[in-house]
Amino acid sequence: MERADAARNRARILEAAAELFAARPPHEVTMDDIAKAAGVGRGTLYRRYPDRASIAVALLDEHERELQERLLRGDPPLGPGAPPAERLAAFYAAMVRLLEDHAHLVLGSEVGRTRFQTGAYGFWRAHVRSLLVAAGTPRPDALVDTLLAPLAPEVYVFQRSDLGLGMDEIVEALTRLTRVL
Amino acid sequence: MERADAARNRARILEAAAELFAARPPHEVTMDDIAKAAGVGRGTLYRRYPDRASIAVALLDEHERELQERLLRGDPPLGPGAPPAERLAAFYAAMVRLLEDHAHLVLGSEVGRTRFQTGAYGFWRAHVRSLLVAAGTPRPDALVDTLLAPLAPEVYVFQRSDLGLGMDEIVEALTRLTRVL
DNA sequence: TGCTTAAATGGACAACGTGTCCGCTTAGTG
DNA sequence: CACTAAGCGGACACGTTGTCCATTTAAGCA
Repeated sequence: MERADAARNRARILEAAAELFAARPPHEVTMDDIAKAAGVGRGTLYRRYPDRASIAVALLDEHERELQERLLRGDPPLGPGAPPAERLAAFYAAMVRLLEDHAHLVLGSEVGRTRFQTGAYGFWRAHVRSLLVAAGTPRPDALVDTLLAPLAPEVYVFQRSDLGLGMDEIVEALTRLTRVL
Repeated sequence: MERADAARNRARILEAAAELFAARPPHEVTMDDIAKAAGVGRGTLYRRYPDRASIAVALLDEHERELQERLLRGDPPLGPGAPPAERLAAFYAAMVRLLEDHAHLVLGSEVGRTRFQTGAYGFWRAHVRSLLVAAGTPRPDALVDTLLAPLAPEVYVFQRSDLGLGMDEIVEALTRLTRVL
């Protein structure tokens, strides 16, 4: 039972933050900017979102949920039914799509160590781990994060912007990783 | 021709910074802390090192140089002479060693996008790329950063500290990646 | 509708870190 | 010893952060 004004402000904040994050690099957007753009006071903003990261996480949430749904119950090769290696390749392709569309948001959600502590990372981790297990790969725990590492947003942005690689080239390189299964 | 007092202060700064970085997380160490610990003024500190990252880079420099030297002119399998896949595995093992000893410093050198812009990353990149070329791997450029991604310090710290994996387990997982050659 | 209450608001405020600036000091040179 | 330019260091101004609390407002109830 969230109060009406609270719900309205939450929506305003997310909308304003999305625009600001799209317009300029995340670390140039201050909490004050977001509060001003949303037309709310600092206190109101901090009440819900203690830092930029939590705002970006909230914004990403729906997109991630959708992919998670397709991983669990979608059609093969993304969903259940296909061989593990193919499912991993499909997962890589889908994640690249997600990064392409929302890399700026992911970068806004405070890159670095915190990435591993989000619920989303836990989900990707569990998914890939289950694929490794299904493929009969020994000692999956050591390998999971190794296979997930190239999906770090910084890596993607570097490959895409600084190196000028295309999405397809990146997906192709990731696909080659599935040989380790 | 660096003045004697300048050289003395540079040494003091690096020594103090090394201690502080070892004692607590990098982002809790302020430039002011370093200046105070080194017994120099803010201006003196900023004259040489405009931010924490540049200090950490300077601290890492010697360790990285040593490994770079061994890659270029050391004994196989790290140095020239061994098959590319074995050299890559040896490189992984050596990097894990470096991370184990100095991860806190690497983390101090401002994690994230900047990592890719350091000279050191360029060196690792060129090395791995040459191994891919030597192995006859097609389209090496897309694959290099994919193979380098699991060596991001955040990933290593997560595997080592949060997951409790051992060095050998991580090295073993990385070694499995060399199959893509 | 009017009353009550607890949640929600927003802006002022203190604390902190950053980076710069400039008068003073000191090393190096002839 | 004197001169000069490089080096020094701390004060300062600025921007950001996170908290606090007096005021407002939504929602439930008589």
